[in-house]
Amino acid sequence: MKLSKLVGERTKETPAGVISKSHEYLLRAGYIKQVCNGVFSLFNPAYRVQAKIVNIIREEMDKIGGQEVLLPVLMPRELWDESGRYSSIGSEMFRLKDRSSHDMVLGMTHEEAALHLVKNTVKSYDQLPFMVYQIQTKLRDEPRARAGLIRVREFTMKDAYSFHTTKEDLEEYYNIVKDAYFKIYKRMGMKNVVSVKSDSGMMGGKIADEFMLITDIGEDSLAVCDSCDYSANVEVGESILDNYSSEEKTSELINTGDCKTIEEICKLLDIEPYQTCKAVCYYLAKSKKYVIVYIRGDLEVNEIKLKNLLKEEVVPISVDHPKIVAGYIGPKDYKEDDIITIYDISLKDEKCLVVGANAKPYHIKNFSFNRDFIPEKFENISKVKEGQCCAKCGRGKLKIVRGIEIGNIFQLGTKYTESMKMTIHDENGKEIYPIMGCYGIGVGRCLASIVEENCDEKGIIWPYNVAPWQIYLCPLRLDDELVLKTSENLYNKLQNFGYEVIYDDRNISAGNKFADSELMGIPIRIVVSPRSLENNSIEIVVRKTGEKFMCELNDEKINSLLKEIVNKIK
RNA sequence: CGGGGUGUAGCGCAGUUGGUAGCGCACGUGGUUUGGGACCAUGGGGCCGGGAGUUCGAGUCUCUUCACCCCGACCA
Repeated sequence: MKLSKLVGERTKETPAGVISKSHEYLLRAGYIKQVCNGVFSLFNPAYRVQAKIVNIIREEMDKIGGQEVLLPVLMPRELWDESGRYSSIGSEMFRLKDRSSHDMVLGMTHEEAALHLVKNTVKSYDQLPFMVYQIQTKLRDEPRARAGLIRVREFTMKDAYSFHTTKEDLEEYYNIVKDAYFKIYKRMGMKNVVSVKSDSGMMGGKIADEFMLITDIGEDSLAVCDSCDYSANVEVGESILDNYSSEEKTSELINTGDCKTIEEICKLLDIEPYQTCKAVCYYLAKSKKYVIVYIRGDLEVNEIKLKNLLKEEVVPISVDHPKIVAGYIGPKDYKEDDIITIYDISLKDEKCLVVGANAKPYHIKNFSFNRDFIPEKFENISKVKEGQCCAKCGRGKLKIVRGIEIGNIFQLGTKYTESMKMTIHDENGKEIYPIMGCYGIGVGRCLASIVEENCDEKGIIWPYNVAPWQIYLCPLRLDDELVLKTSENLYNKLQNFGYEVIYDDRNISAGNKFADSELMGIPIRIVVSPRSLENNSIEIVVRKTGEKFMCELNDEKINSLLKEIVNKIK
């Protein structure tokens, strides 16, 4: 490719409102252009990178027995009614009507379409297990697109669906996919990738892992153990809680005046938040009930855990209920049908807490959960905190880091096969529901993540495997007959050697060319100039390390030096 | 959906008490340059996001609307 013909402008200035390196460099180096909020076009270089990412994914999916298919973006409402998701998914699904006013949806995920493809086509256990996958556009009306390609409304995704006769078989395959994912990320050049336990969200199913690239601009918070391999999204993270007070003291009622919040109480009584029990209130819109969550004052309620426990969406509220004394809520049995109480495990065995007295303006001091009130049971609904003890190894401390979710895998079970009535015959001729797994990788997000992890102050540093071109052929002084001839010649030769070459055929100054090659992130730059040609040689520069090699202008020598360099940086 | 911010040339921005729009980069042309974003000359490019209003006159004031960005809520 000749750079003079390449569409896409490289700029020195950083566009306004850019918060991530990937967004900045992809814009500045002429890789992407925004069309509207959360929608981007890719220029040729970005599309080339994407094609390489896709290819890596394809190869690894094929290796584990995947068969590539293509499911539609446009689907009728009925398909989504079958699974129940037409109504259960909210406004993040694009919906439209066709010309005869028929409800249609645009695919945000493709379980329904995959089921449609497979259902009644596969009829026997003998055909299982199998996996279909596609690399396809997904459309999601995100509440807030952000950070360039990190969170968008239209993007390319690899999604795979596997079908099994037994749970054990699914679990085995799930781990095979997990391994394949790590290979994929490694081949793409991403190093800091971990898999974390996660919530399955709207996908359903119980076991789910997310693949996270650890980076400060990540949107998710992860709890990572500093001594074992435990890592989890904080949404589902577990930790061992310290127990602070084990000695019982006589409880007493105290007047706390207008002090309602934990902060105010702590200040008034000169105590720490962990010496209190707070009550956090939620409302269940569907079943019209109030939820009071009791939790130790230093901890936060994990609303995802709470949602999963109650199996319903929870909305945080400031209560307005005749039986609830807001600001002074304490542990008690509510007899009302519309009040649910939940006690967090952090309160178990705590013996000297300040709790609300359920009467204004009083709190109770030295409250003991073994003596003054014993809940029916304790639930685990607190959010993990930095510095807490790892629940897996029991020794390490948890660190909270940020991550970008670049893939996820779910053990779906029979949620979709049951709701969409896909059955097959088992070996006894009995009809069974296949057990499903599903597996996604966000392609565009990977592209951005790679940049996020592989860049410096000059621009992108593409890992060799995904670089749009491997070589940036950089002649200086194209008005020089010999430089021109040598460069043109080299351009053909290098391609014959099997390299993809971007040829900077613009007659501009050296600084511009160097800056562009670095901003674009091409792994290897070959400089042809009158100066080097005096010694009948060319210069080879490695983007990643800045190393320079002089090489005699000789096909074999160039080829072998390039091979050596490539082996080193690959 | 809540809070904050920004809309002026392709990009980054300036524009005073209201007087009919400018700078840098990029782009065209001619020339001089040429190993880290050159210089001189010259030229093209604007419904000042849209609509309504106030005014003799609006990029500037008022109202309204839209878009985009950031923080949150939400999210496979």
